[in-house]
Amino acid sequence: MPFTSSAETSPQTVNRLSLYLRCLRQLRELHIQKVSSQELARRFDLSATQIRKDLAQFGEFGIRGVGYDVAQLIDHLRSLLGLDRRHKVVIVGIGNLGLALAQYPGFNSTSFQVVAGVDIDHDKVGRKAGAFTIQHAEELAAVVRSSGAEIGVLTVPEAAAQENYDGLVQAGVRAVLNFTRARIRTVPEVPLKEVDLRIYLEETAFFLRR
Amino acid sequence: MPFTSSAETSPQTVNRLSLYLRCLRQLRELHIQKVSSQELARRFDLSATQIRKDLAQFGEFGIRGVGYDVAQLIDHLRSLLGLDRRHKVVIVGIGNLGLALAQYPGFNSTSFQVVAGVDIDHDKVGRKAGAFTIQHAEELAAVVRSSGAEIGVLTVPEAAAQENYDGLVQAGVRAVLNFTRARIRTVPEVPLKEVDLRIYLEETAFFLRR
DNA sequence: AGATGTGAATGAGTTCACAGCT
DNA sequence: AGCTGTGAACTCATTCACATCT
Repeated sequence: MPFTSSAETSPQTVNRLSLYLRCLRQLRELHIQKVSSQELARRFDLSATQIRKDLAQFGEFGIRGVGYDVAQLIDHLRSLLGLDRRHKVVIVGIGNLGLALAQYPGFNSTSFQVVAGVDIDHDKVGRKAGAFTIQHAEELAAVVRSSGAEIGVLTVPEAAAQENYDGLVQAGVRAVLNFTRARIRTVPEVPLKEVDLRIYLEETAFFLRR
Repeated sequence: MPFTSSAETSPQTVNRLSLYLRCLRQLRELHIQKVSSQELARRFDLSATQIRKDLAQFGEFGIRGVGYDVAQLIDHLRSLLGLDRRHKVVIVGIGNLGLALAQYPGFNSTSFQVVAGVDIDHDKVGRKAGAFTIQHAEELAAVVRSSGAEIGVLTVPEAAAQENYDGLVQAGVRAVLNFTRARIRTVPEVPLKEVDLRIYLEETAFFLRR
């Protein structure tokens, strides 16, 4: 089955592909060129079968009797995950969190770059944050157009989240990451990914009940 | 089956309980006192059956023919999730992200409070961040002991993550949130919850392949 | 009547076990 | 011999359908 070109890939699988990529990068740094699914599983505490299943649904990347070529598999995964080109990111709301994300290494890598940021606070407009100059939220549509941002990041107060998602949709971004606790009504063309940091504490707290 | 007191509750279920809590809080703000599983499902795009299944495994919280009492169910969920007391949090590494989290509303609520933060940079020691004064990383054990922190948050550079997890274990915290991309070897008594912000962008990018 | 709580049925996701290739 | 790729078996999670209670 050569390239099931994405009939349906579960979010969990995408998660794991991203994880495999991380592991493979570590191996490459150790100058390891070939790796079997078992070796990968042993080193990073994963399931060998699942690795093979996950990969096999997109093509035959391995060599029987040998394993996988690390560099080659990294390329395949980068391509599968859409990481073989750089995605431009715009941050809406430059508070503490927005500022942190603007400078976060993971948001400024080969595959991602924060190219713009807006805020409603006139005092912030014109200041540098990360690699860009903060612009006013009213300019959002123009900012997205001129910067070519594809992904919007919401780090505004909860009450302003819906209107800013709508604004990002209007402005033409293709996906949104939501760091607020607001539950947002979305349109299917612009998927929303929730990142509620508080939930991580709540899940942790569950294991702390005495 | 009254109170299966946690034989095994899947992380996914815990996730949803946390989500239900969030929805119920919204209803309470609208002064809604009773709600049925269907109503809840309709409003927040959830599954009514699943809500009932999830709740039923911990007791009989509803009234047949009527529904659930919003305020009462909030209390039950808070108790189930261990949110009925305040958990103290210590942040290790006060960079941009550590600083943002120290002041993040979700980390300073009824159930959580950032009570301390440490960094290895002597210039930062003594400065205020959120509600606490930054202390030196060498003092971690003493800081944890005197502040009574139960949850550690790792916002250090990737290379320092393992040693700081170990330090937090030594210092006596009961769980750790890891915001770095390092893969950390853990001990079972101190569970580690991964929060890799880059993964959210990668998952988003998957839906942007043309 | 109307909603919960739950066994039974279905579906999704994971693991097993091995055929097939190098 | 050794490892991938994959149908079959299995496990876990969700949904259905209804008995049960207010």
